[in-house]
Amino acid sequence: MVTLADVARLAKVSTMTVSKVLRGTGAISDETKTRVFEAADQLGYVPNRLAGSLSTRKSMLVAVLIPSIADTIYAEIISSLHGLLDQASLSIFIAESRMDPQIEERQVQELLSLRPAFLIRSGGIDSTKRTQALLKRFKVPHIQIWDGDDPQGQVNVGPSHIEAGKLAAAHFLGLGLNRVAYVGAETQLDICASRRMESFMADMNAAGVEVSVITEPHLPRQAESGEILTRQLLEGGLSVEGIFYLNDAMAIGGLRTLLNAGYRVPEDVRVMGFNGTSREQTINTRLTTISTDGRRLGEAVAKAILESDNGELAEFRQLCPLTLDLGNTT
Amino acid sequence: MVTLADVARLAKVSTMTVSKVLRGTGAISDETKTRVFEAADQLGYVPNRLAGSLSTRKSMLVAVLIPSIADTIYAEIISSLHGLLDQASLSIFIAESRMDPQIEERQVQELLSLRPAFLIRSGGIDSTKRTQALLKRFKVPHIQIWDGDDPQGQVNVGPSHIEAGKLAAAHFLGLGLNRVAYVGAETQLDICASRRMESFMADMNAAGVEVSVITEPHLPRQAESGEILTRQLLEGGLSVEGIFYLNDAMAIGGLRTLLNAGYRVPEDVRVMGFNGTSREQTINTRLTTISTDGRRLGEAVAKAILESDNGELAEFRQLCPLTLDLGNTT
DNA sequence: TGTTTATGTGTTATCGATAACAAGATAGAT
DNA sequence: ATCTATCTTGTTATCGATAACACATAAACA
Repeated sequence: MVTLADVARLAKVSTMTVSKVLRGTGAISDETKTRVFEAADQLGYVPNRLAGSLSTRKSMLVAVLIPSIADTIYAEIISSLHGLLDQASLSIFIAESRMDPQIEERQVQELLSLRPAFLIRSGGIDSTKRTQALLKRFKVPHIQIWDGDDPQGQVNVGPSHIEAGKLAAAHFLGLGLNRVAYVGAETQLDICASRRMESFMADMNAAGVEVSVITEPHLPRQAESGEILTRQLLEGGLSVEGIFYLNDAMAIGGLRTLLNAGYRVPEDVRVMGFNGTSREQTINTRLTTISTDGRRLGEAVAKAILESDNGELAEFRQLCPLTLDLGNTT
Repeated sequence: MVTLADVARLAKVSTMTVSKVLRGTGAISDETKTRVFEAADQLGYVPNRLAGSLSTRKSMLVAVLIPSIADTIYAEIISSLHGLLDQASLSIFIAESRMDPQIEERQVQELLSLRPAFLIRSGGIDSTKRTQALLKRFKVPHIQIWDGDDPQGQVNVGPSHIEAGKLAAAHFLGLGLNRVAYVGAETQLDICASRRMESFMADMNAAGVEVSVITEPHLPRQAESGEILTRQLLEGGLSVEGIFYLNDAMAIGGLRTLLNAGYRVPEDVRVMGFNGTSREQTINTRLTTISTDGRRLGEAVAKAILESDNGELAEFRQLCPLTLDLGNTT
């Protein structure tokens, strides 16, 4: 492995000089500079940032902790983040919490052991006491995303899920629906989804509309679960005029079940999702959904990081706008 | 920041003893062990793995370099990888090459500067000479994914895109089509897609069927591009009986355009995609596509890593099976 | 000529951990 | 009682870089 010392030896200078040349700090004569550059190039030297970070006590690492990378909305956020942070040579490393506080605790430890310069964490899960204590003690600049309703960390960027539930309710009420359902999964873990459900129910109830809740704590938030739960709903003999699903994937599954069972959408039942992740993938049936722009969210986070003063984040909260994407299912 | 020394001080032992206790190496009396554990716990000590890695000269980092995290197929691979590597306390950090050799070169440098234990890299792009030289010089255990046709690195896991093209051709030929088109984007960068196209064309041509190629080097591989290029195809007055798209997203866009223009699918035109990323998201129109299982691919890679002998990968190649997912668009 | 001021370059200590070895304490063997 | 073996703990050097400072050398000024 090529080290600074190897380059120094070849260029016949000290390691310190090489270090200065390669980072562009200090005053170095042009002649030495070229000698050093040539030596580094010839040896294919790539600095060891682990050592560098240890020495300077600043890391170039940005830790990202989210429920799942396979969830399109988070993948979008990370992708946009990476594009922007890359300019500053910040590296991103990721971990999945799967919405589980215990797993989250372990992941936070793993992430902190790399001494990241920033920790980006998806909110909306009920972190353990130890997790909270760790985060407080380490006082890593902490950015919470996704949960705009319960700001934590110096920076918070995300949509209000309470607002999302209200939007859904307003939409259904505007259509004059009288009997509706909410279909979800992994209920006790996902606080954001709970908030959507609760504010949806509250507003519906306030207007005199009852909401049937169909949830199953252990099903994943996928299309298949949407199918299963919707089948349950139909078998239960409940006839509803509208269904608000936890997310787009489940809504798609629900749609499949409804259409297969001979229901017409939206004539017989209206269907609404959340997140807008199906937008790109649908053809004639365009799901009505409520969404927020993941790439824009990523940009806001990147901005906060890039504008941080020597690693110190300025306090910043931003509620990401939600839009009701009208499809043809409501 | 709490260090080993802090823990040692509180437990009234040397740093070495603390290090041994926390890693479970060496012979330590039970009494000291509990004292150390208590001290560590009380201080909320989290080891600094940067320092640890520097000292042991082994890192716990796995670098992943892919075209885009927002591309569902890669997100799936990473998610499955993370789940398995986590057991071994291996951290994953990611970088996007956007299919650009120059960007890839820069990303490889960034990644190598973190001295990863393994480098997982998506093949199918034409790496620069410097990139290749770097990878060779560093001799990081190198795993190539996604491109099964041109194995590089000690481990190679991915589908054969030549085979995919052949599958597509066989399917269209089996349907008796006589005039078909291939629609793609970013052509000169994506070698895997090129291979699919070329083997598709070769087999079609061999059977006497001509293939119209509609591509645009600078369009992204999205639904919208599928719309644009399909519109171009229609405006060109070309009447084809089948279209093979670069991926599912573009095929979906193409489907939208075709249906809007009054074409019936599959009666007038057959449509086929690649990757299967739309499967979860479609409702009545189920796209015929060719796919490989991303999670399984991730598992194979994780297995190779976990079974590596002290960081040394055993040579291993695996062609991931491709399946033709018959929908109702062909 | 002697002193100051730039301008380059090198020394030393340090970051937080671990490897390798050294050493003190205790117990058992002779 | 002496010696060796075992068990436990501590010392020192090191990983690859950088911060802070020290030291040459040459130019600039009185």
